Amino acid sequence: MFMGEYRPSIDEKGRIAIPVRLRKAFGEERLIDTLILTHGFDKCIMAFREADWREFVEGKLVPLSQADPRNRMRLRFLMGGAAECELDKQGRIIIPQHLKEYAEIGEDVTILGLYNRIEIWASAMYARYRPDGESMNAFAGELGF
Amino acid sequence: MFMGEYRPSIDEKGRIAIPVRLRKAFGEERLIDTLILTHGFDKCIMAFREADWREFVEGKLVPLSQADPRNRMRLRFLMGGAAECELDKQGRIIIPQHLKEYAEIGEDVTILGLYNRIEIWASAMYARYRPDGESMNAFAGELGF
DNA sequence: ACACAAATCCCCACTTTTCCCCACAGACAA
DNA sequence: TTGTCTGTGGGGAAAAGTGGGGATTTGTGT
Repeated sequence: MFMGEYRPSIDEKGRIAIPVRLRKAFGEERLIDTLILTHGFDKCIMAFREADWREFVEGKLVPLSQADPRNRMRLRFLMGGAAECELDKQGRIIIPQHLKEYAEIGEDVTILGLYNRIEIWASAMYARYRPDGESMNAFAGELGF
Repeated sequence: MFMGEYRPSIDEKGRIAIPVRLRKAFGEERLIDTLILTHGFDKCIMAFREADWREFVEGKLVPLSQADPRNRMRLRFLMGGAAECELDKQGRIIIPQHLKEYAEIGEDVTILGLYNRIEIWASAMYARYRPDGESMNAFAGELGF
């Protein structure tokens, strides 16, 4: 499963190296070499493995009736915003321009591993969203700690 | 499957290059060389592969009772507005005049890949329709994120 | 039927983008 | 140190996108 927080750099060509820890997250033997990137639900970019993405699309997105305008917008948001990114031989991806703009990606990025998905944030943006310990107190109760 | 957002240009002859990523969306080996264009449900143009279009027409459109005036209008909108467009040797199409007017296509276009269909928007028009992350939050809940 | 204009499409050339490949730097362990 | 593993930077080839000349086809009017 995907876990952890990473701060890789973006080089002049706009490439971001995906940490090996994440590429190995589903088995040492075969490194992940393709990710599907799309709009995230806050100002970030979500990324999935191919198989998970396909399952998500066909399970959740395709069944949505396109007669409902809201569903059309949802499909545009998630499918229209998506991009299949192959990692190069050094394990880097190039983020499409429209997603960089959406997440306001600049120099510094923060990558989060979140079980079955990855999130890519502009570090400055994540600093604003990042949960602090105080606000987690209530949640701790819900969890039964 | 079709996915992603692209912003090709329209040249002086009115030609639009269909991105190779979309042409390869159903298999590297066989590039798509024909698209069926018709009116979209918002102010855009929809495009299908030949096979999907045929399936849509025979599955959804033909069964509509022509006794109902609304169904006659729907058939005119979708079938009457349709055009079979062959891509030229460089992978470009020319959009029929009536569809360009309908979608208010000008200089800049945005193309979306949406699983089994493509949408072609005037970029300015799509900028107004484009969903933002905030309005998707409710949807995130429905999806179980 | 013929001339002319307009539209269509093939082909070539140029620019931009993408990606493969090599090299190197830093971290860590043997 | 010497090795490997990971992340970083950049040259250069190939692919994709863009623009326009010019031949062929289509349609229109005389």
